[in-house]
Amino acid sequence: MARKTANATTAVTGRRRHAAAAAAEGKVTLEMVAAAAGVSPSTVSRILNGTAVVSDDKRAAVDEAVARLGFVPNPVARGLAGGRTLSIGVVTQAIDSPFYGGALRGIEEELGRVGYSPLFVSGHWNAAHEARCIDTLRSRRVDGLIVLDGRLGDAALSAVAQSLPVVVTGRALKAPALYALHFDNFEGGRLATHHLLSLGHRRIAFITGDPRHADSKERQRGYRAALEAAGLAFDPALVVPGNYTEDSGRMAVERLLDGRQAFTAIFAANDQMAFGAALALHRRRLHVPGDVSLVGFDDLQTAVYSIPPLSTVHHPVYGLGQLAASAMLQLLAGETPTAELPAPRFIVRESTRSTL
Amino acid sequence: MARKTANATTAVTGRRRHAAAAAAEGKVTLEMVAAAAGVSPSTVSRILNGTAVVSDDKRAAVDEAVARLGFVPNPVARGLAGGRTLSIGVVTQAIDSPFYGGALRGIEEELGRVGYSPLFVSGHWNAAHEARCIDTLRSRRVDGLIVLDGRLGDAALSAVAQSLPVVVTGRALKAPALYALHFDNFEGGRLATHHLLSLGHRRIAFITGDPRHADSKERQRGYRAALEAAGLAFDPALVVPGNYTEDSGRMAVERLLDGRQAFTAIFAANDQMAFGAALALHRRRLHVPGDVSLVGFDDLQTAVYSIPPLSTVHHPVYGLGQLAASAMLQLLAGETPTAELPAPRFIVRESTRSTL
DNA sequence: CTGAAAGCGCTTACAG
DNA sequence: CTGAAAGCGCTTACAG
Repeated sequence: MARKTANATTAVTGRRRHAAAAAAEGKVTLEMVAAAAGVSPSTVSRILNGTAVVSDDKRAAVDEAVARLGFVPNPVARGLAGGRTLSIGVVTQAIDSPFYGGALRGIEEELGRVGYSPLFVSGHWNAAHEARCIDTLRSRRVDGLIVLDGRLGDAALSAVAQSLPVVVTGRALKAPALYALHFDNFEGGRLATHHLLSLGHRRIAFITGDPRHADSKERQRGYRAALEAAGLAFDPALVVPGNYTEDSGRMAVERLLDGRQAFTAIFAANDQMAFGAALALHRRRLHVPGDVSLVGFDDLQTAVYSIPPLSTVHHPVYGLGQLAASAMLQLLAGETPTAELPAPRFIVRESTRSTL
Repeated sequence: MARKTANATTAVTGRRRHAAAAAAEGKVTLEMVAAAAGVSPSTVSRILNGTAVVSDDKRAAVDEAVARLGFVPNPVARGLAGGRTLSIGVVTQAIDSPFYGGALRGIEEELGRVGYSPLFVSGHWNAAHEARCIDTLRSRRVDGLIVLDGRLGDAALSAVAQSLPVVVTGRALKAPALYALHFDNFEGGRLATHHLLSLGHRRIAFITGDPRHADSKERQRGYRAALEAAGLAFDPALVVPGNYTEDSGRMAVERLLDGRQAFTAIFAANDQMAFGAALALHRRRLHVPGDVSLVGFDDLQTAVYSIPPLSTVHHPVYGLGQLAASAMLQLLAGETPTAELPAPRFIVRESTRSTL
């Protein structure tokens, strides 16, 4: 039926449509280009893929035919025949994550530049679900896999990399055909804490992230390292658990306040928890930064417009997306990626104040 | 080469891997299932697709073989042969849009339920770029197209629908094989304004959205209608232009303040502008809602955690995504979708106060 | 109800 | 350097 419909459409409007429109609907095939250029389909394919040396005149004839007919190779057929689909599977935890959004955009743009398309799936912070997503992606014959902060174990991921190039973020992992892009969360945590210390704060509460996250532990280590470097004792009573959601940030502050802990500043392990913390403080009539200084981590787009604008550690998610995509492209080209993420920077805005 | 590698892998590890893993890598083909079940590939295909009546015993044999081998049909081959790829193109304006994120999630979940995958692309608020995205999507043989608030003209979209089922949001459009899902922005605008009026506000400023957006104009009409229903004259001096970004909201308020307009409340045509407005007010030492009441539109996830939590019109984006996806599925099944979006609701939080 | 065969649009050994 | 041919894994008229 699909075939019949297609023919009918062509019969009715075929002559009047120009090449570009026809190509968009995939009517122009490589075979037609070959016929128009007077060469075999094999030759057209080889020219298109740069797969072999071809005489100049044939190349010229083919180039001309491609342009005139507006030929666009069909990625589906390409995928079946050659095993390359020009698509890259991207597993993120939630397609609407405020944190990863920028990374997805970076991936989309970098990949699009060379004709690749991302296939986004959401793992929902669940290893089993993530494994299923990866299966789906493989069945769709993606050429590679980018895993943003996946929940799958290192071993499972390395196994996947045996048959598919993989780029991962959020973990340090070495394996063939796998490239890990790691952000220095320890340094970021240190920086945030150091900023508060430099302002004279001594009682700095820390709201932890999801303990299953490697990031979370590193940020906390940074917090502790900064404290100790300043000669302050680490006080467990100032550390309250969170799970990276706004609500957990709000509850953490309530717990802190209800526990009558003395503190003049709060370092939340991510911006979302900092927003929740800010709301809790607001509800208790505590002013940021007048009464309490507050810093976050990530530098979400919304951090600039929170009230007051949040001082935080900049996490270059957009750049991370771009780098992940270009590392993947390098892997696909048989090269060894070397790109590294830039070092963390602390962004001073309006949520902190000196104790003096 | 791809072929050789695959064989090598099979030779080395073939026997030890169980069916599920093998299927994930696409090693099990329909032909193998046919052989195992003692029927022809055609029959397997027909059973899988429910394309014809098949005797019970063959069906049982095939079902068993499919389960035992862990067969998963290859969508790529399916796409080439049958014209169905089980994938739906989704054009959004930005993959990381805080507004559309929820819709993307709704689409992903609803589609995933029946084995379809979304292919997300970003149109970047540009008709030409959007057209190119649609071409890419077609060359990838998507079975249908969901266009979230596209910038392409109605005529172009209807043309696309001649060869591909289309679901659009954000516009009222009738065409064959095209379904438009429309949110009542007029009513939403009316509701928001009415809330402010019911609190006693009489001088209500309005920050407009992007004028090229149909939504924007409807929300403004709602504002005006509510004013007039309350017997108040529409005052153009209270209407300031914005473009749906936070920054435009901030600047709008500055303009209002610098113009020395008297007002006690602000209705921003979306939440993002309301956040910008809140920041501008905060900078001018004006308190929300003490000095100025503020309402937004959309009910972004972040509205709950803004300070103070923003009263706003709930726009059911997640449900919109779900409905768009299921309408697409219905279109694909030859049915006529009838789903409608729920009516707007106003959510009272903490950013408004009575003038009494 | 079911099979053999052709075809979807490419790619890639295999032979010149 | 270039073609003819087989094949990727399915689907679907076409014949029983």
